[in-house]
Amino acid sequence: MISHKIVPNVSVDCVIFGFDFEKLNVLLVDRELKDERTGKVLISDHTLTGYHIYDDEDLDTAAYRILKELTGLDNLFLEQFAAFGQLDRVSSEKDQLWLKHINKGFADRIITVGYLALIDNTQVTLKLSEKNVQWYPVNEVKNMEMAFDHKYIFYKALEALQKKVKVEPIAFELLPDYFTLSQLQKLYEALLGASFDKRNFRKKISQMHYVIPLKKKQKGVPHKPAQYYLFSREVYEKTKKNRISFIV
Amino acid sequence: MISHKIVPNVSVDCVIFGFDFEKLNVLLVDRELKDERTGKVLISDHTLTGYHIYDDEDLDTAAYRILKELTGLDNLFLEQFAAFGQLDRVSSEKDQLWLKHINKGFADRIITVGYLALIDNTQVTLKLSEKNVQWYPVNEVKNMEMAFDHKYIFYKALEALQKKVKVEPIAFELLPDYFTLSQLQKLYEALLGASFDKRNFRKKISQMHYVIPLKKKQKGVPHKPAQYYLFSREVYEKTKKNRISFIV
DNA sequence: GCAAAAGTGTTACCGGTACACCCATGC
DNA sequence: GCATGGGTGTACCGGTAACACTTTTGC
Repeated sequence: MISHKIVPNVSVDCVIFGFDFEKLNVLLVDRELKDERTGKVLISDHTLTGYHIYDDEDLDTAAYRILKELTGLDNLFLEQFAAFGQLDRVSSEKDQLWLKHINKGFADRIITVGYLALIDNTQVTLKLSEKNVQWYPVNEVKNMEMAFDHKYIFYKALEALQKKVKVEPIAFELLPDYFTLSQLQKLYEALLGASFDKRNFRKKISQMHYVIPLKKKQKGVPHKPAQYYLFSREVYEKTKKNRISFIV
Repeated sequence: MISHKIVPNVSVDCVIFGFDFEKLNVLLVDRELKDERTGKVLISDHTLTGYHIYDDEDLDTAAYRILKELTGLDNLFLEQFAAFGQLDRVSSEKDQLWLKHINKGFADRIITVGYLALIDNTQVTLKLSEKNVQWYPVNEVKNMEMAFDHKYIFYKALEALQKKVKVEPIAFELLPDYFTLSQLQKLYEALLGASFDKRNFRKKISQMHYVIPLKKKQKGVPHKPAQYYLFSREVYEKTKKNRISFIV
């Protein structure tokens, strides 16, 4: 393996969202530091999944690399949403302690580029078992202790996601290839913190010709089995209309 | 004056848009390099207005600084829109020549954070006369020679602006404090590359209660004088409704 | 047969679009 | 008085919102 040189002042951090058919989740790293002699826990909190970029890779490439290392998946939805460079983003006491501990000689002025990733939660959960990484419900993040400015970055990512989901068909990235309309509705409700009328929701979806009903139906459920649907990006790209008007 | 240390791998670039009541413009630096002996022009093109960040300033602060140095104005609309870190963004032959010439010892791997700035064009034009900086119509950029990846960054900024203007009341940042509805309409048409029906446009605006008619009217124009209007951010913030629905 | 979620239609209202003429001013 | 842009109303259409019952399955 080639050893890479890192770019000292730049990192990427990925905010990875997942959906388990019930609620929206985020993938976080459990960070723990114990005193070597006493065993006393000095730090116990959470970080986003990020790392420095190498001097021979693009920002996007770095983000994909981190994601691949973590989940084993590629071809995920991944998109930059902001850069963060506050002077004090790494300067809290515990974060300084941590940086000293890992001792990789990172600069103390680090600009990080935030990436938003969307994953079908159910696919990934298994592969995480060995790493100190797990899904946490988005709603619980507010009560969690987090490293650096990662809580701030997380909320900016959530904001960006909520904004984007209203005007682009990216919600589908959080669902498996086949899904039911109820699952889709639950997802939109979880994303937007709203609730929709079932009939109106379905009417709306039926106008999106890129959400295509399959022959397949649910099996083994103790109620009327639901129809499965498929999202076709191809049909979406072909049929999307350019809105020229504005709403403010 | 204190001498600052720069962060070697990070810069900001501002894409500054202005509107002259006719068309959308962008503020660009004229870059020229002549051979010292022969006087032959080696480089003659344009750059965005950007610079490295100092190690004691935030990204936003750096962008404000650059803007202030250039236009003499602060309190401008300024917002990050993306970060750029392609490996080859600085590696073209003429850009290498240029970097060697200015010889500031910059790293050759530079990640830049793009900022979008909106200015009332008419206010600024005067102050630029001494600098090698001027307004260029947005429509002409496609035919212009530009440094580094600045053309790419410019188009990304334009895209971001067009997207944003559809859902947030930022167009007003490009107009003076008082403006007529025709000016506003022309602005939206220039921004979105569309044209609107006058009556429908005015109906739409009249529903935006944060666009407030003044007592003042135009004077000295050879036609019926137009009413002046004012944008009130305060009223906007108070009355804006949170759209919970989605359109894709 | 009962619990649980799937699926389906109608009406009322509002915002968007299309369209043509008179008005106030400077010269 | 004429050229120039300012300003106004109405009719149709399509999308959004509110609302309740029947269907299919597993147990």
